[in-house]
Amino acid sequence: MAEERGNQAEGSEQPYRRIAADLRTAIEQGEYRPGHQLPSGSALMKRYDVARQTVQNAIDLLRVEGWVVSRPGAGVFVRDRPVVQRLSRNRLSRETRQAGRGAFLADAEASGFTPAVEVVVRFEPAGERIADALDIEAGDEVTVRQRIMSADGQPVQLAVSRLPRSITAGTAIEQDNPGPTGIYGVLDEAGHTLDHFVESVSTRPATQQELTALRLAPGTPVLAVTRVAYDSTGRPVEINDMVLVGDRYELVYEFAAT
Amino acid sequence: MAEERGNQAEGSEQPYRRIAADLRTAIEQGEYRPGHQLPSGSALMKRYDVARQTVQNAIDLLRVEGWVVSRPGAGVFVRDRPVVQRLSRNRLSRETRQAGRGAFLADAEASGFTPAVEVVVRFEPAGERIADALDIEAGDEVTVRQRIMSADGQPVQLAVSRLPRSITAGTAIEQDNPGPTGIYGVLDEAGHTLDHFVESVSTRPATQQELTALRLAPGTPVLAVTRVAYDSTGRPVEINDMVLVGDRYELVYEFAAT
DNA sequence: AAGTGGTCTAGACCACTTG
DNA sequence: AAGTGGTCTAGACCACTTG
Repeated sequence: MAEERGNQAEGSEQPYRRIAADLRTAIEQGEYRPGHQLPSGSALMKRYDVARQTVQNAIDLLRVEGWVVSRPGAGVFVRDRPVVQRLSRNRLSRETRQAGRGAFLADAEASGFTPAVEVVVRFEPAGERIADALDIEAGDEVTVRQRIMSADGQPVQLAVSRLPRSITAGTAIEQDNPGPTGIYGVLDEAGHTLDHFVESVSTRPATQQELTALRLAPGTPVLAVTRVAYDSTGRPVEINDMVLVGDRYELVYEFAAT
Repeated sequence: MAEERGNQAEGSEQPYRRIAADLRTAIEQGEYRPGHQLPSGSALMKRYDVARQTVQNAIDLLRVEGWVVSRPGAGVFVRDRPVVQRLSRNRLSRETRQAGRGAFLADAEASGFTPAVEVVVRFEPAGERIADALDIEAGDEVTVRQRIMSADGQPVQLAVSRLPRSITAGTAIEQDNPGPTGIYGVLDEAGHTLDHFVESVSTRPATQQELTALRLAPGTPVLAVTRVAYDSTGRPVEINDMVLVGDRYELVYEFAAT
């Protein structure tokens, strides 16, 4: 049937934890290098004299810890640490904007990868959170610019930007392509010169939708960044909800010790 | 033996994914509320006519997605969304510092929980990363202040602060308690008036050590924040590596659109 | 064709919590 | 004492990748 030694549930350390610890140590010490393959499930079953599920549990643990990725049919591989993008937020300056490039495209060029951006524009009534942030009434119409940014074909960032339609009406912001100065340039021309930004940064596991859109494994952490832009009258003109793949980004903020 | 219907590996959707999706939907729709218990493993086995392991796989998925927590022996519970701390970074002003409170204690008071801080001070030679950041030679001695911050008994933050020993020698920074003005106050008195900070924010799954120190489940994302403090001569005087439990913190930065 | 990771079944046992 | 989540075994089959 299905025992022979039953199990122990917690003698000293569970078998799967010990196997994971062994592999983790081997990776840390460079025995298995980034991109290289771990021993196969069958090999590990023999080496440790355990059942398939026990090996699987060990691999699952290493996966949520971010050490390995699985390619079914091929093997389990030590994760290639992707190139991290350092995003200097304070550099979101008017000069850069007027130079006429979206921040993402500019960063892409600097980092040497091929960028792509998909845009969808739509209109919707503001929900409570959006209305609060933009200082409008819930139900007021907002322009929604939804973007997926890719680097070398791999989606790395989602951004949903919302602006009061009372501001965007009749401007290129309501088109897929807002023109060479980007939406901040258009806002500037429309008399809404930007004054400052407030960004909130948090982290959480990616949702189902984000996993699909960004082609990630369950449990991958994302950075959730919400940026509100204020014009020189102190009026909030945009709220941008961004989701960044955790291991691809580092955000850098510089601020005075007043 | 062990088949009877074999399985299908991918007919349309794996059983465990379907079970997880059902439970996720039920949680989203408020059928199971935060803090409340999900149906037991046995109940789910009967309801879906599946093996124990299949139910376990579904629960494991919901756990890495952050929907539930398990308490072995008791049950699986919808996660209580903890109170999120909004940390306004730019408020790390000299006035606050001179008012004589660590940022953590001040935040704790504002949020109404009971704070506790454990400190260990030690000395070590600077590694390459630290030497680079502090503009000293690798091997030069640094003062290390290692802290664990707790809120209502639950550890929520780790911080390892390193300063050149050439700066801290003979000051209270080398003691567990640096006095009422905190280490920034002591630096000020020692002629190193702070000018600005640079913070890098990234996210990743917690490491083994962090899981233990912060009492977290595997795969929980953390915010890794590295802050470098510069004095008025432009000299870096401190590098502080902080690890914040992901779902407890939100970092807020405000900056000018220059 | 051979090998791989992933999923599944049926059954077992453990430490733990709950009433 | 009864119930719970977690882990384990032994064996099966699947879709997929690799040479």
